[in-house]
Amino acid sequence: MRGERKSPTMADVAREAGVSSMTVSRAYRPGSPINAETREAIIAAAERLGYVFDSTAAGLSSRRTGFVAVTIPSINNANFADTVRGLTDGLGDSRLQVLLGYTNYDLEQEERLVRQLLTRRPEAIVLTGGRHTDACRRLLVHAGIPVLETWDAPADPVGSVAGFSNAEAGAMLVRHLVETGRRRIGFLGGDATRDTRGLDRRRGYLAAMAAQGLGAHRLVEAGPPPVSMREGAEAMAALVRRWPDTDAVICVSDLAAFGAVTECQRLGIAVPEQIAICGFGAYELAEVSIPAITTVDPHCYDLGRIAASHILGLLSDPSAAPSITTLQPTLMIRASTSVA
Amino acid sequence: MRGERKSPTMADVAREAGVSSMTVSRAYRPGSPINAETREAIIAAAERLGYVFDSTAAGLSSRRTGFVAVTIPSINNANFADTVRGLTDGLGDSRLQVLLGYTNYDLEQEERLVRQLLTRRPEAIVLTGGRHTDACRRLLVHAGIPVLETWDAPADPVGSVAGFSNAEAGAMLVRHLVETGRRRIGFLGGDATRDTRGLDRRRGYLAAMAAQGLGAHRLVEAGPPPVSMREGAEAMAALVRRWPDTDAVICVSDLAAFGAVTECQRLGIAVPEQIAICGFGAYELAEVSIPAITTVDPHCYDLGRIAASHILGLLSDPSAAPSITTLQPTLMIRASTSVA
DNA sequence: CCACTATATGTTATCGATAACATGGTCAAT
DNA sequence: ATTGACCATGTTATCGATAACATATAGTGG
Repeated sequence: MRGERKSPTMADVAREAGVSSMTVSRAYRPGSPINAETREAIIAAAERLGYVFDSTAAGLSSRRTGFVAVTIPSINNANFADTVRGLTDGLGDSRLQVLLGYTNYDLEQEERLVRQLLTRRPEAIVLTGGRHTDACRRLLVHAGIPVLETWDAPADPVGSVAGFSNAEAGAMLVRHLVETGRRRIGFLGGDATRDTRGLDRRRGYLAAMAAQGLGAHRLVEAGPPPVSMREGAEAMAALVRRWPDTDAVICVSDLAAFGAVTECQRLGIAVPEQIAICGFGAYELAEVSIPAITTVDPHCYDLGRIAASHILGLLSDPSAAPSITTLQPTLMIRASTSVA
Repeated sequence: MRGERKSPTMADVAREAGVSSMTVSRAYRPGSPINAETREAIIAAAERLGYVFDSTAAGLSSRRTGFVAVTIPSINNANFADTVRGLTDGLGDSRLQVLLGYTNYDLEQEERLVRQLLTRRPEAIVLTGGRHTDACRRLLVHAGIPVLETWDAPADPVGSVAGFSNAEAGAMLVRHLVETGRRRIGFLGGDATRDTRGLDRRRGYLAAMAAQGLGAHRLVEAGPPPVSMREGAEAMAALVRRWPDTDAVICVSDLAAFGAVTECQRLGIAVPEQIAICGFGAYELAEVSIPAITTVDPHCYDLGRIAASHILGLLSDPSAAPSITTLQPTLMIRASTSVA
């Protein structure tokens, strides 16, 4: 094999093809003025040498790294994964590539992550959630690149937004349950310190309960986010132990809700006849579960698509104002809350 | 705000702190010989200017980008997510950062992804699976960096391995089902074109059935991978329609298995009394489901940790030979196959 | 036939950091 | 006082590409 010692550069390819390295550079970027035959000869020379383009050098030189930095709370979550898919698909074959990191639902860790990601000189940055540490916010504002917040509808966004109101999602569920005759409604979520989106849904629950003149004291905290299925089950057991007359429960996610449903099955509690249960996120699980679980669909994939489209717009026209898109989450009524 | 026009560089920080830019560089890399007070003064100057380190330039200059490229079939899969978590945790606070991409279970797309990732000059690359296109294999061999394959036990690995035998996982389940008296065992998986690991499990099933002298013709294909819960349910319905005397089903994943379980519930088929069902992956769902689903735990998180440790070893001693680690998957017997 | 435009290619400086080597100062041992 | 070791810092060249500008050749309209 040739070039085993040190990988060949554009200059090597240029020599091999008998052109200047600038011409090789042109051969590699679409839309450059270059003769078709010359390009083919260059690509052939590159293949012969086993040349691999170096984005690191290109990024330094052109000041366009092709990275879009993205932070999500957890990589192990179908909802955020869907948003990332939407974003990746939306970036399509623009030359942009997602650079992903996760924060473990922790704002301090988000700040550290943002700091690290910014050293890679991304051309835009996408954050899950609209709450950040002060220092993080400052970093974002000064980064000089498009900033997009998703999965939230912040009152004071840093830049663009592709989000929805978590509080409204919580409130929707309360209204639905009240309409179907429930009054003693509990909320099952993570502890009060971390998952700001889950907390927003809880705030929506509290406000909607108050608006209906109902007591909203049935709060169970299932530990640090994300709340697992098992933790959902345990928290459900704790809830009915403490407030046996509960007639409905809103869970912070469909996973917790599924755990709650299985716990009810174990305890001999009929769902939805004795207790209605609903979740959040429109996970496939909620649809397949028996009974199927009422949930709210935040349109995760679309959030990603919209985020991508905002970013592409801002990059093509840097003078454009930030774009704010707020989607309306969709209530999906299923067997776990509605007696057929 | 200062430095709004153009972000400050090390040279700017150096000027502000009254030192040379080389000294600033030293202030930013742990283990460099530098006076503690000088370092503090430099950091302070950097903060004043809002300086952000540029890894792009550092990577070009030092030829160490700090990236570990990782390919997984799908970002929306708890198993692969766990492996990535293990890897990230394992890299810990080494200066290495994961650069993730997904292949959508497609070897052609894997090749394209690898090509793209290599342009970022990663210091190592991790691949899910041991099967690749010829061109992809060539790229990997010539990349001149540690290559690690995971989630498989390839006969002819490119470099290092942190894997397990998918065929053995399939065979384990067959043996377990035979031990509990089942003979008419089906396999429910994706179509035969894409998910090579799922296909390996199917091969294991076929071989084990043959070894037991049993017919292994009850194969249902549920479409392209990944097989969803819903597709698992549909495939289960098709299976019992076609072969009503089936007494056990091995599903390509726990998600498909859960779908199959719910379908049985709908059809009034008792699990495990009439049909035993098992999955793969040790998803939380399999544990919480009622009945709990028998599965095989491939130790996803550990695979990631081991991969990280192999990589760190190879990077610290480039002359070291590749490391091969093969874990034994663990059978987890649950209610879906065992009559208590 | 001339100026004029478009296309294809080359030349030079530069992006922001680090490697490798050079240097000056301090301190202990002889 | 001299030598040598060591620590802290500076100087210069370089990593591999691209921006910006320069140049050459071919075709076009008046």
